[in-house]
Formats: sequence, structure tokens, C-alpha cells
Amino acid sequence: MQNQEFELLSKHILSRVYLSEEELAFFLSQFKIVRVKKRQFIVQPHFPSKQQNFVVQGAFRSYVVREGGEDNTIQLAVEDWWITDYNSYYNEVPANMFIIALEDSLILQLDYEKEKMLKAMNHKYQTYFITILERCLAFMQRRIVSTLSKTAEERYLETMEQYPQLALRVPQYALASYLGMTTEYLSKLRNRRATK
Amino acid sequence: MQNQEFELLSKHILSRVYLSEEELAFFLSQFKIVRVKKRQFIVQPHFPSKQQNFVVQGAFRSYVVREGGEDNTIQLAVEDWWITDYNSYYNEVPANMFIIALEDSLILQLDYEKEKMLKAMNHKYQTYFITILERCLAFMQRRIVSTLSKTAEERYLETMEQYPQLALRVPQYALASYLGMTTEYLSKLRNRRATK
DNA sequence: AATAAAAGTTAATCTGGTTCAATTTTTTTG
DNA sequence: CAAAAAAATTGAACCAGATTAACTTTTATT
Repeated sequence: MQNQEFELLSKHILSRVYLSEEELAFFLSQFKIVRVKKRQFIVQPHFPSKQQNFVVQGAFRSYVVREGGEDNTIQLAVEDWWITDYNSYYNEVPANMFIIALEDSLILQLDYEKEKMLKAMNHKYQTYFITILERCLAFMQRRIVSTLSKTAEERYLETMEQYPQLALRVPQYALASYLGMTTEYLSKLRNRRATK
Repeated sequence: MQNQEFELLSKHILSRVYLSEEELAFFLSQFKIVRVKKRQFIVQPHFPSKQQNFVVQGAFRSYVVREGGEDNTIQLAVEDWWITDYNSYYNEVPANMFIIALEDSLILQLDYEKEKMLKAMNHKYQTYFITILERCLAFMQRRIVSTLSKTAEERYLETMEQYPQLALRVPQYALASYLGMTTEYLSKLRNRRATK
């Protein structure tokens, strides 16, 4: 079980909660290794998002599509991040977003039922899931503040500073949509700075 | 222990997780009853937010203040809602927001240390806290989508439809700031509709 | 009841960011 | 490697919503 695919997740877990070797092994045994190609969807509207996904290698984008056809990026995820449609996953309702691979990727999937079983079974497992939730919540709160209070340029600069590896890695249209602006405007911002 | 103040919280808990009478009584015994007057702060920047607050009666607003002096409302809370600075609370760092009472209010406070103790002590207590987190996360995700993808007017109408009791109860400046627009603009929106 | 403070309104002006459309560059695929 | 598809750039016209400022109404305080 201690093969390559699980190394990153093991570290992620052990940095948050202490588990014995057996506890860790059992925990990991509940995951499914899934390889996805670039542009492949792992979540689609109208189907429930029954898994949480831990990114081992690659990059993902979750987004909703409006009537007009525009899309809005909800989350970007690279290595060491979890991604799913939380609303669909936790409330067991159909998803209303797409999650698409931006690169060929490797993920570890955990079924909702298995997560539930793990949480019920061992207090330490549950603690791990709580820490993920708590950090995710704090992150979203910061994002709401930033969306409400900052200009497009400020949001761009902030993200470049705080998550340069993410901002430089994903395609520009994905970043623009994550930051709540058009590709055209982000392009303008970037080139305005570059030539100053 | 089964006095009036705790009735609403008891219902909130029991609708989410089954507890015996003793378990519930112990759980409730960890809370502190606090009465706050209108315009009183329960959280301030630079001080850690060491409690989570369950609103039994009244209304609250959490907001951050920018350099310019403008403020942005992060959350509004009335009866049956929890409110705190989640970033400060869970990460045990100083708050960066204010939480102020919009009316004379009654809240039940739970210390971070006590929540931790409760979660460690009984699996069912932990489950309750997880459900709060999950719902909060799903709510925030919906808000991010709405902020990114909708116009000011659409956000206003959506909130009026989904949370009329909230939207009509809080002062207009608080609602405007929650929806990410100026009071002037919200006033215009309201009167534009009214006279059509 | 009188005064002050807080909240809400209205209108004119201004701007950050969108929209549209045409073009160029980069990436993907047979 | 050629052709097609996807992504990024540029500029002109436009608009949703902010800003400013003066005024009215409501609420709180003595």
C-alpha cells in the first residue's frame, strides 16, 4: 500500500493528525487511484458528486455555467489540494458545476459513503476531515472578503503574490474567471504592468 | 439546565444528531449565556475570536474595514445561526473583523477550548460540529458563485427571495454591504422597482 | 419634547471593467 | 509538419455601479 501514489496524501494526513501505521494503511485503502486526461470531466451538472478528490499530480478547475454561456471558476486545485462540489457532496444533491482536468492528472478518490464510514469508525479520521473543512472555510471566507472589497487589479496582484505557483500554472482564462474578470481585462492588466 | 435560553439551541442540535438527555445537558452546560446591547461588539480586530456564538435572539453583522474606511459585511446572523470570525477561531490567530449587534441580543457562547474538548470526548458532539461546518461551507460556496456571476440587482433579488426575513430585518446599509454594493445603489434599486 | 446622531434618498458626474470584433500566437491532433 | 482548434491580445464603444454632495427621514439620547 505504501506505493508512490499515496506518498503525498500520507504526508498531508500525518501533518494534521497522528495515525499508527495500520490506521494509515486502512485509511489509504479506501481510496481509488484514478488517472484523468486533460479536458476530462470528473464532475458534471445533474449528476451527484459522490467523491472527494485529492490531487496527487496535475491541475483542476471547478466552474459553473450561467444562462448566457459564461462560466465562473469556483476553485482551482493543484497537487496537495482537495476538490469537489461541496454542496453536492455533503448535501447529496446533484452537482451544479463542472470539474475539469487542466492537465493530465492523477487523483485519489474517496466515496462519500467511505468518508462517512471512516469518520464514524475512528475519531482521528474524523479529526482529519474536520481540519480540511476548517481550512477550506477560512479560505473561502478570505476569498469572499477579497471579492467584495478589492478591485480586479488588487485581486490579481494578491493572488500572484500568495499563490504564484498556481497563478502562473493555470491557463489565463481560468485565472481570469477565478478572479472574477474577463480574459481580455486580465490580459490588459498583465501587459499594462509589463510595459511600465 | 432546560431553561428557555437553551431551547432553540437544543432543537438545533437534536435536529442534526441524536443525543440522550444527559449528553445534551452536558453539551449545553459548556455554553455561556451572554446578553449584548445594540451596537456592542462581540469580536474586534487584533483580539482573537475565542468563541463561537449561537444567536438565540437578535441580529449580528460581521464586517472588515478597509484602509479607505469602507466596510464589507461578511456575514449576517439572526436567530438560529452561528457566527464568529472562522479564520481567527479555527486558526487561533487575531481576528481581522468586527462583529457587532444590530439589535439587543441574546447569544450562547462556546469557547474554542470547550468545543475542542467536546469534539474529543464524544463522537456525536463532533458530528454536530461537522454538520455546521459542512452547511457553512456549502453556503459560502453559493455566495462566491453569486458574487462572481451575478449583477448587483440579481444578487439583491435572489437574497430577497431566499432570505426575506433576513433582508427585511437588517438595516439597509448592512444589507447593501453584504451584497457588495453601496447604500445609494441599493436605495435606487429598491425605489426603481417600487415605482415600476 | 428638543436635539443630535444615524440611516436613507436623490441626482449629476465619473470610471473600472465589460462587450464586441478582428487579429495573432500557441497548442493539439491527424 | 500542416491544419485546425484553443488561447491570448488589442482597441473602440459602452454601461453598471461608484462617488460626491446636499437633503430628508427615522431613531436615539437628554
